[in-house]
Amino acid sequence: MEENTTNTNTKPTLNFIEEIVEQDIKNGKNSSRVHTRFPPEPNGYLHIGHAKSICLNFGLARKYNGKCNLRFDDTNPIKEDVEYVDSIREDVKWLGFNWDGEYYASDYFDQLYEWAIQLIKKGKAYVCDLTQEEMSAYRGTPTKPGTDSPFRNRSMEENLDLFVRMKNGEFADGCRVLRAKGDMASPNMHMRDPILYRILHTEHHRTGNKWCIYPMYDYAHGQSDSIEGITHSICTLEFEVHRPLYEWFIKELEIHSPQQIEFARLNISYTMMSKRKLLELVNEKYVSGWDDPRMPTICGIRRRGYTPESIQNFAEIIGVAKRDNVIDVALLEHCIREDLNKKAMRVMAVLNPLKVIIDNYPDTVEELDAINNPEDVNAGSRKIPFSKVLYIERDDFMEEPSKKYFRLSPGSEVRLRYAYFIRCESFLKDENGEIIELHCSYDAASRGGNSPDGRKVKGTIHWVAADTAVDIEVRLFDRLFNAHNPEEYTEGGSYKDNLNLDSLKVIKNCKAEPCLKDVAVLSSFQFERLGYFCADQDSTKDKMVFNRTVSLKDSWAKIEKKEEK
RNA sequence: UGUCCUGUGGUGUAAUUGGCAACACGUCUGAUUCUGGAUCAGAAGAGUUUAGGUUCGAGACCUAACAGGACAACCA
Repeated sequence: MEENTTNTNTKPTLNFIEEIVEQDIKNGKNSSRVHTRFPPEPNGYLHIGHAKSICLNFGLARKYNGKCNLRFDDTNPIKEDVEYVDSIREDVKWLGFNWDGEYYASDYFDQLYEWAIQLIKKGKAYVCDLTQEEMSAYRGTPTKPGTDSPFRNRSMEENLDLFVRMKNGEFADGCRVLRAKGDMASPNMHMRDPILYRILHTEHHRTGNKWCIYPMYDYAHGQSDSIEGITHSICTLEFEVHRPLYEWFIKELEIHSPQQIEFARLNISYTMMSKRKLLELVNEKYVSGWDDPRMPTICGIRRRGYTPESIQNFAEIIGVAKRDNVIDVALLEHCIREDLNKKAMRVMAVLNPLKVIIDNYPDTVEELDAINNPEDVNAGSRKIPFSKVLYIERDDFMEEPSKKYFRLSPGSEVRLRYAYFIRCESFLKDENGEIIELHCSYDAASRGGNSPDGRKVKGTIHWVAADTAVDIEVRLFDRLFNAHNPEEYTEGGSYKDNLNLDSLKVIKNCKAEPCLKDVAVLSSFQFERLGYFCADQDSTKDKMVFNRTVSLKDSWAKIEKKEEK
């Protein structure tokens, strides 16, 4: 909703990338064509930061009647795997996007190799025998220029011969590389004779054993975009310094030139986006897997109960710019509440049951009408069973209530949602002083939830009839990290010091109304007054498991907090 | 002590290209309500990092300073 409705003209404002794209269309650049791409490396699972990029790239194509490719930048067989390819395809689709072409940088290995030969013949690339340590020393530092490699002036013939032999597998891993002849004194480190090819006798998940030399990302990425006719190569800020290199390749090779535009990556408070560190959390069992509902991965938040629409909307309202940003995680939560409020069926469940006996209610069961979703008239209504013995939430009874508490307490009256007014007459405690049972009376005239005498009650609470209740398991999640910025830790420490070790709470014996018996995995519900919950894949025939996606906004919690002060 | 990028309410993004700062989230009131939800109405909160300059006029342009970020993997 970045529609900026200022005064008279209600033109939606454009982000800086859209502005560039619209200018290019207007100027007839690339024949006014728009072609973007989402280029992940298949070495990990996608997270919400990638979702921003996906929505941006596919969104641009959609908005300007262009195309968007999905391309895997699979230039490093050591770290990559088809497992990741599959998950990425699934996640992009789930987010709601269909790519125009599915490509792989490895599709271009032959072309890339030919271009390398071309660069050698032009005297723009050479084979270098320096060891890694030597090369690092020769490279200098950002503030000190590097020095030329002693192999820099090999003849074109020797370079060609050596490079072909590299390709033919005559040399061991790491003993030689192909480098571009840039400028060892450049203030831009990436121009100091960057490596184009390295020797890697490793099987590739797509090209098998065809190659024992693999192009570096920097050598493959820009040209891949060029091959695909990409018009706008959108990427994150850290590649800004790589841009001169990409442009150098394009110019030397005399091929189509995509325009690279960089934007600031997404950061979210109390959340970590580093792929490497997320992998660590998985490997070291801090979470149950990539799809643990506490993870910021797409598959994690999907399992948590977030909808594609809510994420698309989130991506829209956070905007796109070049300055570093940290989005308040509350904004993400707002987006999912907004979406689920409209869509989720309301249902009653009690997480922490307290037994209630309605002493003046007969030993029968009756059915009462309940509205499925007050926000959606088409959602209809359902019947829920009511009987003498019920469960209510423990928090909904207070022996000694504060002034502002208007739920159940000794002698007070509340409404059971869609049912009756009840009054608490007495309660029972066990030997530990814990309340185990409430005895109440009900007003038969208030059936459905309203009393004909117009009597008002302040509180309405949810409940479940004991005999017909189904047992469910509920998993409550808290933020994975306690720190606003998990990457900020005291010296000698680690981001793991910021881990919230109490981020998962499993409640085994919750009671829910019968309609929750066999619902589909991933379907979302609002448990009235508690929050939005989503059926988890761990559910069995005997017991459904629900993840709490997000709680409802809780103004009572705020009042309570104030009273503490 | 190099190069590049970026500095607008608590957070994020705008300001239609120079005409005294808007929207969203959050916060706080109040109304309403069979969810302490939702909804509705309203409020507080920045004078745009700083200092110069150009201009009748600068958040936008120029210069400098300051602050933050990126760059030294045979990773992407």
